[in-house]
Amino acid sequence: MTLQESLSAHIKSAIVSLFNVEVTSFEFQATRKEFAGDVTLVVFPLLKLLKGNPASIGEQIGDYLVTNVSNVKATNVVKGFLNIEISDSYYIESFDTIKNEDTFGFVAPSIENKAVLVEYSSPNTNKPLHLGHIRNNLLGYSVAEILKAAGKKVYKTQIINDRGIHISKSMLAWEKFGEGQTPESTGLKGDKLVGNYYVKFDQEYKKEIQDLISKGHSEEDAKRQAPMMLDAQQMLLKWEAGDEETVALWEKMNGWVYKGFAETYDNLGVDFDKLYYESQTYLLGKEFIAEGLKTGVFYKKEDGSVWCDLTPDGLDEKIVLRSDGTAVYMTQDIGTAIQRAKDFPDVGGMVYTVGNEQEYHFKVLFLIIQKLGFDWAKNLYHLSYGMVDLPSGKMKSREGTVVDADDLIVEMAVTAGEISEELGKLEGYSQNEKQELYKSIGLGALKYYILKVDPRKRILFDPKESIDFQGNTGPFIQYTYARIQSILRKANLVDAEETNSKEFVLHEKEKALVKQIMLFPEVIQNAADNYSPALIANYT
RNA sequence: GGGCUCGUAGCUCAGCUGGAUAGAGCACCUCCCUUCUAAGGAGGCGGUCAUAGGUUCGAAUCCUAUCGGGCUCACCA
Repeated sequence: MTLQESLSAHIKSAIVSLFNVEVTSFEFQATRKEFAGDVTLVVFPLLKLLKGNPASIGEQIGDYLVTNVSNVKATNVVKGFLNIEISDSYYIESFDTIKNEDTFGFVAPSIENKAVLVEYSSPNTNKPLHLGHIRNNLLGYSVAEILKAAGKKVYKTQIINDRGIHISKSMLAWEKFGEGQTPESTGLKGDKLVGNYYVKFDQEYKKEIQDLISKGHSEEDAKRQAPMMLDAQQMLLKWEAGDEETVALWEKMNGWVYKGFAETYDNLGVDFDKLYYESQTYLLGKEFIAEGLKTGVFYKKEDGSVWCDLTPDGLDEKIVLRSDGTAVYMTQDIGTAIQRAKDFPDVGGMVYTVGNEQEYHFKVLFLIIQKLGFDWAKNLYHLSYGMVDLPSGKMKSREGTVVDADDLIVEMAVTAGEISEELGKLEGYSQNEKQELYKSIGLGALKYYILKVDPRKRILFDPKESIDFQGNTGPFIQYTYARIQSILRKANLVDAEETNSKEFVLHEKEKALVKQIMLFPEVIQNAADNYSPALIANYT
């Protein structure tokens, strides 16, 4: 039982015995530091049920608590706030419990909890991961871990967009200009190599457009007729037809990219339980369109295209199958979601970590899946997040203003190293130990910098500031952790060697943090709930 | 134009299921390294919580409108 629960129970009986009224829930908050006390009961909400003046009600409850509850040392009332001072023995006892509990803060997994599938990252395979993917990965991975800590079984997944015109462009450029280059021959990471050819495609394509325009074509026309573009489209058709040579090239280049991605994920510290590939899912979904047509979820227009009418739900009509019978994005996503539910029968909800530009798409997707009648459909959640901006503006891959994920991770570690060297903190450490440390400090700084801002908001990524190690930063938390470890180490030594144990003084912030965690353990649960599909059910 | 979303200190952000004098860090100013790691600590300066109404005993928080930024409304993905 948490302190809050036991206080609630006592306050409840206090009110029964004082006013003969049954109140079931109370509002607590951490006591502001300028007042004496640890937890504060807000009396105002009680006024609806109890008549009287808040201060006197507070005083009466306070007196009751002091005389009847051993953990309550003292109370005081300021206006409608009953400040409660908790006895030191409570802290010492609970600290003792926490110390011996290695799963403190974690909810034990339970079989009744349905599993949650968390999708994140889901990159295209034509270019390397960048800062935007880092935000995506950190959010998705964190939410997965929070859900785990809240006792849920979690499957981490992603769908790799491995087919389509984008990869055809890289393939074409490599074929034309690559001269057989490989990651081995160039020493480049595979995703970087493939990304270079994507850029090469764009350059050559632009040249062709200029050329055509100078020959009198309109810009629009030139874009459509440029040989590079026609060739890329041709290549996509060949791929779809299963042309052996094309498929072999596609497999080879995607293989390079996967190796590169794996390295980046490893450096970032994220992982996946199951991977989905668009090349295997892009044809899924049509059967459910047929199904939905029968049940009246969808309807067919004269030209043969299939639509879902969402106007009763305040949205538009949405196409789910082209007039030529081929799938659109929505079709695939419907199919993939259902496929996943089949692959993981214990899944009761899914979280999609995808940028906020796709909010409308997911709103529609979730609604359609609900209409199709799947029971897990009400627990679908789009973990939407804002863009990452640079001080110079938006990141644009074509303009080369993208912050590369690998480069950034390295740069953070290098800076961590420079600062550490300058401060002379690491004398006596081996070269390897130092590198390890720089990596974890740099990465910690990056992760905290990204995760501390509300996912909905755009992030202004200032490289200089992200590497700042003072104040509200990852390294500060790491530093505090190191200090706590040091205290525990020395406390143990002191215990063993002398009876007169030394007194260690926590700083105000550390005290506040410890109190917060001890008194309000539900913050962890709340964090989980905020991203949990369960909450979204009421939300929509 | 419709929908969604953001606007809090000079800067970057917390706080938003309504509760005490709106909090941190950065920057700026004053102190503190024979006391657990100074990547730190103690304190100071700095706010019309975009604006205007409304609901309430009480509003940064809820509602409405307005202004400003972003996203989105494809037989693209």
